[in-house]
Amino acid sequence: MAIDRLDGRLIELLAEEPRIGVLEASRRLGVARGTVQARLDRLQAQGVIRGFGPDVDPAALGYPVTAFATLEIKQGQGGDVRAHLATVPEVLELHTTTGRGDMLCRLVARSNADLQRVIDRVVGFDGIVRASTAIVMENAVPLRIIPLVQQASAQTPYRP
Amino acid sequence: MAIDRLDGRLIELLAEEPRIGVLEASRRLGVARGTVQARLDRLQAQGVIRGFGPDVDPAALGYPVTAFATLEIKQGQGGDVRAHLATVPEVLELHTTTGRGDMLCRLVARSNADLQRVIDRVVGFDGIVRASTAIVMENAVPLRIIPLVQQASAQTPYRP
DNA sequence: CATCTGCTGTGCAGTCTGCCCAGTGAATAC
DNA sequence: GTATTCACTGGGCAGACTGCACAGCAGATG
Repeated sequence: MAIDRLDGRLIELLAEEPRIGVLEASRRLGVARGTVQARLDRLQAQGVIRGFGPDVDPAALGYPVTAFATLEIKQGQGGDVRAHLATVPEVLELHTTTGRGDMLCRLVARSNADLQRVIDRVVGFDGIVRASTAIVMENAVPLRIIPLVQQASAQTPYRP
Repeated sequence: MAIDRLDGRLIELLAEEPRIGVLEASRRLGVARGTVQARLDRLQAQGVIRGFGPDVDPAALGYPVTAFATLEIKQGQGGDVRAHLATVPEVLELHTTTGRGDMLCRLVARSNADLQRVIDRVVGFDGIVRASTAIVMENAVPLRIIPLVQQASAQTPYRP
């Protein structure tokens, strides 16, 4: 669980230029190739790096509208609602949050009009009492992780 | 902007097994390597695939607590607030949403106690009038994109 | 009918990966 | 104090992959 400076720099490097391989990374970091390989294996084994899946932009797929919906759930219906929402492709993410039976989900749609259809489909389920939706106008800070990685790794220096 | 079945299957394949290369992908998809290479180039050029950055798990970094905060912003202070929040590593994401001066941000913290520190730092800024926070208890549906890719690509069959 | 675009199948040189090994230095254990 | 363990270094090797190029072919377009 301890992430040192070398791990941090490696993750930053991979985030900036995912195409570089282990060899090039070892050159940039100034360490042996085996070291980078071992670090990478460890980071993946520990679950720090989940994978290197393609980062797909919903807007480029034709879904430029993003919204967040807060759902109020009937007591004991959480599991059913969750299963229901999992079947809706436009639901990109779903969290259960503090508060009685509340959920928060991220939606995308083809247009504002299409968002109505998505919301109807989302809330058209018995366990959902009420929903309030906030449409995203601007993604001021896109999903990021590097600053956190830097903060987490800054504490542990690299001692070769 | 048109994503056909082959593009969709390629993205699915890369999402499942990011380590496979162009050659292996072409074998699995039953098309020529050059085709996969061309599709991949096009998807990236179009912005459908933003990149292949490492998918880092904040929990594994020592930040297991996630929360969403809704911020009410003073008129005309949006830019300043945005700049302020961008300096906080624990702010993973920030959106401006419909409603007068509202923003929604995703936070992580080392613990519930630490979340208080993060929130204090987030709201300790002049432009923010009020904040309400919802702590995530369970990530019922982790951020996903494949179902949307399937839906978007299902409409356009692959015609070789 | 001519053109254009996208896919196929092939080839080649350069590079990288995955794996192995011996040696070294530092921290830890006995 | 000495032995052990661990991580890193630097090197080597066979196999595989990438990036690039080319000609042929089929369907769509004007």
